[in-house]
Amino acid sequence: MEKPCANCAHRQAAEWSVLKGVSVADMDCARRPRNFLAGEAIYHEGDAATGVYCVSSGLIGIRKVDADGESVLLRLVRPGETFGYRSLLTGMPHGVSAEALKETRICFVPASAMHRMTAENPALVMAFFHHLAKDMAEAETKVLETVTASCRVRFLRLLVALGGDADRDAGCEVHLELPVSRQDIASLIGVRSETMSRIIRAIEDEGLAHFKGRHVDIPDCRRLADESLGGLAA
Amino acid sequence: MEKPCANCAHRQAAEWSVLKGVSVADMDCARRPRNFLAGEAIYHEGDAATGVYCVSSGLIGIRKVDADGESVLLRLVRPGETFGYRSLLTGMPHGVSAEALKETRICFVPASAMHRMTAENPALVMAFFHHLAKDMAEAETKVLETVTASCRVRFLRLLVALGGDADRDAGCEVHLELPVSRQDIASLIGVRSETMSRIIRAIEDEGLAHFKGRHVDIPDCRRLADESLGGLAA
DNA sequence: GCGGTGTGTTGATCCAGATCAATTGCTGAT
DNA sequence: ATCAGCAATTGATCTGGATCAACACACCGC
Repeated sequence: MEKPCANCAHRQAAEWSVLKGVSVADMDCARRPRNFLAGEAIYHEGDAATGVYCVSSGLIGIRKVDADGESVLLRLVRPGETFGYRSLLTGMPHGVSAEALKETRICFVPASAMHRMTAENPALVMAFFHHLAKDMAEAETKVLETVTASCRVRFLRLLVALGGDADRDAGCEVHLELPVSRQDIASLIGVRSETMSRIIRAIEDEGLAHFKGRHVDIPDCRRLADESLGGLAA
Repeated sequence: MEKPCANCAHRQAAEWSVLKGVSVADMDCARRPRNFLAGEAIYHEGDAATGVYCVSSGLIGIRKVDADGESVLLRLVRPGETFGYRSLLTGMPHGVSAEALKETRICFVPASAMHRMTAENPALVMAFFHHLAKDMAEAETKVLETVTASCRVRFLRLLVALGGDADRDAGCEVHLELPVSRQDIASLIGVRSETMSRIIRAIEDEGLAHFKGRHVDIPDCRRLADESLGGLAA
C-alpha cells in the first residue's frame, strides 16, 4: 500500500503545495507509483506527454541530443521535484528526454487528472509557471557561463551549487557526494570526460578539494567559492 | 492619439489573443505607449518588474552579464512579441536586461492591470506559460548547440532561422537583413567579433552567401541549410 | 584463478577560436 | 574638408580543450 499524498515527505514542495483538501485526495487516487532502474528512460525527445512525474526518491537526468547524436545532460531532477509538466501543459511533444540516473521511484500523474486539476485550480498553473521561470533562469545562466567561463570555473561553480546547503561564509570544511558518474558531470558542464579528469586532477593538486570516487572533501569552502568566481581579483 | 488595441496589427499575436471584448478595452486604457532610442535600456538585471512590454515596432535585445562584466545577447524580441512578463508574474527581480537595439515603440502594461487581467482570466496565465515554454525550448537548444556545434555552424543556423519565412525546399535565392550589428550577432552566437568577421569571410569565400553591410544574399538557400546541419554527410 | 566490459586516468598531438595589435573604413560633428 | 570616434576587417600568435590512443582498475560472471 502507498503512503497517501497527504503524508508525502514532499507534500509541501513547490507546485503541489497549492492544492487543498479535496484536491489532494483527488491527486491521491489519480497518481500511479512507478519504479525505474538506473539507465531506464522515462520518456524520449519527441514523445507526446501523457502526464507529469513527481520524483519520490532517486535521481532523474534531463538530456537533449544533437542532430549528430551528441547527447548533453542539461539538468538533474531531485526527489520532491516535478518534471514533464511543460509538454503536458503546452500539448507539444517533449523537447528533451528524461532518464533515471539511479534506481528511482516516481509518482506518475496522468494527463486527465492534470487537466482536471489545472482547470479547477488556476493557482496550479501559476505554480508551474514559477517552476518553469526558475528553470529558464538557470538555463540562461548556463548559456552565459558556457560562453564566458572556463571549464574549470564551471566545474567549481557546480561544486559550490552541489554543496549549496552548507554555510559558505566560514572557511569551513564541506563534504559532499557527486550525484552522478564523472562522464555525466562532464556532460553537465559541457566538456569531454578526459578533460573532466584533468580538471579534477588540477583541483586536487591545488588542494582545493580531494576526490575519492564520488566522494568530495573540500577543506576550505570559502576558498573554493572565491575561486569559482573566475579568478578576477579586485 | 493612439490606435486602440482592437486595431493593433499584433492583436492576434500570441498571448493577448485570449483576451475578449471588455478585457481588450480594459487593456486599451491601461497601456502606455513608450518610445526608446537605439541603445536605451528598458530595464536592467536585478530591477523589480513594474509591468510587461509589448513591442509595436523596432527591436529589443535581451542581455545578461557575467560576474566579470562580460555581456551576452541571449535573444531578440520582435514586433508583436511581449517580454518582461516572467519577472512580473513570479514577483522576482529581472534576471536579464532588456535594451532597444534600434528605435523602438513599445506598449507598457502596468503591473496593476496585468494582475487584474490574469486574476479574472486564467487563460492569460496559460498563454504566458506557452510563451515561456517556447523560450525555454530555445534556451535548451542554445545550450546544446554552444556545447556541440562549431561557431561556423551556429552562425549558419542563425542565418537559416533569420530567413525562416522563405521556402527552403527549392534551391532558391534568399535575401535578408541582419537585424543587428556584427558585434551583436557575434554575441548572439557566443564568439568574439574578430571571429565573426573571419566566419563571414569564410562563408563568403565558399560562395554560400554574400554580405554587404547588414544585407545578406543567399544564392542557394538549400545548400546553406544543408551546411548548417553540421557537415555530417549520410 | 581468468578473461570480459565499463568507467576512469594519462599522455601526445592538434586545432578552433581567443587574444593582442594594427589598419581601414564609415558616420557624424565642427 | 577635416577630424574624432566607433564598427569592422586583417594579421600574427597563443592556448584551452578536443581528439586519438593506451592503459589502469575496478566489478562481474565463469
